[in-house]
Amino acid sequence: MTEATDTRTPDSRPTGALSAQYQPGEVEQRRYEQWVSRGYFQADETSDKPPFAIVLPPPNVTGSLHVGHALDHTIQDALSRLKRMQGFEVLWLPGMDHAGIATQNVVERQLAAQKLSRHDLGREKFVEQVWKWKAESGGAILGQMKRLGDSVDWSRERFTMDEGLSRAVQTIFKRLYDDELIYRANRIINWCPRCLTALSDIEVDHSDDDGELVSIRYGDGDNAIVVATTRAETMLGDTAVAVHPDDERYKHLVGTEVELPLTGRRIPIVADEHVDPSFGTGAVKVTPAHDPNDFEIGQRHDLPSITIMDERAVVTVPGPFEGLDRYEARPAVVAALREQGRIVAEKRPYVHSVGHCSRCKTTVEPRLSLQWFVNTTPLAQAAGDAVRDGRVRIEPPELAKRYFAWVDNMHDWCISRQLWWGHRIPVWYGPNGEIVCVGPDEEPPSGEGWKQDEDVLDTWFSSGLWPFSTMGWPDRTATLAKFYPTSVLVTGYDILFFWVARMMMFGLYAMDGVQPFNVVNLHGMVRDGHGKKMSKSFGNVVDPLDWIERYGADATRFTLARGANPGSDVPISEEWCQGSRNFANKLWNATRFALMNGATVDGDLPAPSELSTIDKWILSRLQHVVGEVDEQFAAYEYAKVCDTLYHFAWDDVCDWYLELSKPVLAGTGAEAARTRRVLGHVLDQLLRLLHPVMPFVTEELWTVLTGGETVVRAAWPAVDAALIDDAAEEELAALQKVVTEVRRFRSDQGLKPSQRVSAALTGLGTAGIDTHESLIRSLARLDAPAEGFTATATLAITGGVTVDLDTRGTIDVAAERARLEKDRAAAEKEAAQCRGKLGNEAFVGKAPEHVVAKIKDRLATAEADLERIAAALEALPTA
RNA sequence: GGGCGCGUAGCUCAGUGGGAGAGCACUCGCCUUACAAGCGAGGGGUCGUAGGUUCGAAACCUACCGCGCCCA
Repeated sequence: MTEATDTRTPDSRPTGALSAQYQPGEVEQRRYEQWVSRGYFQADETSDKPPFAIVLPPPNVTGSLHVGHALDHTIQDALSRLKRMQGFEVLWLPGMDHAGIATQNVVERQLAAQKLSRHDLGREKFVEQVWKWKAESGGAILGQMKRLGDSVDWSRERFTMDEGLSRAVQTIFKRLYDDELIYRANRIINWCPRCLTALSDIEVDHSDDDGELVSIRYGDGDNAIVVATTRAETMLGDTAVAVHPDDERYKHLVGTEVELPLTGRRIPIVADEHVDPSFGTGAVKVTPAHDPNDFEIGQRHDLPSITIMDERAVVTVPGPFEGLDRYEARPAVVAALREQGRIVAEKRPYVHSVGHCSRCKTTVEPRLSLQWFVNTTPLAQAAGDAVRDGRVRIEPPELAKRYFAWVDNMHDWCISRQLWWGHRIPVWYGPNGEIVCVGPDEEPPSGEGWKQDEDVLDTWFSSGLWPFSTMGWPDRTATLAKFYPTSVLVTGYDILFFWVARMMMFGLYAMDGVQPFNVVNLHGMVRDGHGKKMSKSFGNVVDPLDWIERYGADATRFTLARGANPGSDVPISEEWCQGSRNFANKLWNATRFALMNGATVDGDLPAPSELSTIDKWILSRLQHVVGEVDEQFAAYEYAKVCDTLYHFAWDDVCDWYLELSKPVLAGTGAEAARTRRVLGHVLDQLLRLLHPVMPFVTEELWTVLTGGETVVRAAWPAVDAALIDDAAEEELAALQKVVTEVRRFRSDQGLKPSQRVSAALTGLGTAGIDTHESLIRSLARLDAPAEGFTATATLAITGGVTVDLDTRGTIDVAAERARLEKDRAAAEKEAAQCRGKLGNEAFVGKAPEHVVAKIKDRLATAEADLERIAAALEALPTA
């Protein structure tokens, strides 16, 4: 407060000092620095306020802010700011992920430019190099988050490799190990022959690729059996042929042996339930060391596993194929088989699903190797139960199905990676085969022959601890006590399995069964204006920083939030962002107008009894809007929040309230003073309501309007039921109807806005708007009838108002007739529809009372309209 | 192959049993002293197709067609 630069008193507020257009560039950086330096975003664990906590999904240290982050952060920031205003002690905790493979790849590429590999440096030097890279070029995204306006608590920034989090990693590893939930085993895993590391199932992306399907005959004569494969080269490692046990074609062969071509080995023919008899010939080759399904078959039938390739997918079997990589070996093997007449059929291209490394796109090679695994069975059970029993709510609920499908069928999780950048597995191997898992406060065994495991842990192992490791776990910190479990986790549905499920498993396990978050709010992927995926090759990628630069952070945020319907993808386009920018400018000018006209927030709001209908109406509308926005935020309906506020601000406030208030504001009396107060109040509240989504422009305007220090800490508007006024709303609706109808007539008649028209208004009393005649005249640009007034046209408006206009003989009869005919057609259709229903005994008998009454009402209105329109048509001069 | 979701205006999407909506785009008229990043008015949809349930279906059920996503 002391460093506030705004020393203006309410009385000396600049009234016309705002420029005619909002310039985000002049506001954003200044405001952000102010917010941070004043400590608005710092969470206090000793506070008495109820807690609200969000942990930021940690972006990769290698990353920069893309539009997906912008959406994710906009939502989190909106929730954080909302809750701050609602009186919660808010913690939004930022940080970064060390991103094992991704980061190691970056530094390895740099080394490669100097013709060096990580092995030239050695492990220690290489890791040092990565840290150096991190210090110099990592974390660009953190600065970019400030541009977006993220209200994170920077004093609590964490990194998955920092000391505290590494301690958390070691702690949980040890616990899981001691509970026998972590084990080491020789299993077939996904292997990237380029990254030279194991991958978990979800680090593999599948795509339909062109391949070839080759049918090979094993054995000869009666004993022959034909197998089909897309991976002919792996036949060198076959240890069986499998058929379905019920397959009549092969019954006689089960239990016999066949010679494996090119090798001379004899392999058995086994029967296995998992063979699909309808695929190919119904017989499949079994290569346990190079195919996960074959590995399973191998286990069931006790088959040997023969590894035929090394870690780079180069054939190691002695013989003619030795030294060929898998893509060279494939045609070579096929050629050799063809030479022997064993190729029965070939199909190419043959489209089939192929797994790729999610980091480098290299085709994954299933590989049998010794790795560390987490036994996920009990953890996944708990993770599923927490959602099933309602402790954790997934929003939108439809996506819970996907979650269950995953956690209820989870495979054990391969957590070891043959990388250097990451948390090293805290296991030491002794000279006599001892295996010791070392906890965080224990000394690793020393002495001759002891060696630590070379591998590091999967990146997701440490990010799975994020909700509590960042708060000081395993220590029982005040932060954890205050802010765990976190309130909401906001993230894209694409990492539901990668990350959310793992946090659930680890959180429940480490925190004595307490869930890591109460709500998982999943949003979609950002797409272009035609719903297409953004991709560099397609050239439709939006850079949020570019939009922030050109249209402002608020416009960028509003565009994203406005597209964020629960769980579905978010299309955005530059045109829409321009629209959002225009909206920010609209708010700017509305406030500018208000200030020029003496809007104030000083003193109490006048009692409703003292207010004009117009003022009562806008206050009533405001109450509805506050209620709706509350409900929509509570339901994570960000698109609806934006839509509600957009229409209230633009339609109700700007197009109607400000216009209707102009005549009043021109005056100086008590009525004008009251309207100035209401206007100030409405804008004050509106700016508060918009602040979560549009923090910068609202801060700038609100502080000028109210003289307050900041809207960041302003109280969230509450519904005041006493201000809801149905009568005022009905009255305004009737007024708007009359004004709109006259405008429509003028437009149809080609009357320019500058052209005054005299008119006589009758029936205003019937419609209950007789007090608004002068307002109607000013908005519809109608003069009072003067001497010699002659009506040349008559507008009969629903509700009983009649407007007789003197267009000085310039009436376009044809246009007017067309207009009336159109109205008549609409009214007739309406009347016919209503009569139809009311004439239907089944409808009258079975439909609820209020529905029938409503239809009767509609019919009465339509019939009255028809009568008036007929009269007006009658009165038209014949052409 | 298994599962999930979607088809509503030119585009992107709301609308889940009782008068077809929004934003943008489009047409016409306006520099009306907060805003041309604006104001006023307007055109435009047999709600994918075919059945069914119901007094009543864009909405509920079934089938089909088309599209997308996840998993294998």
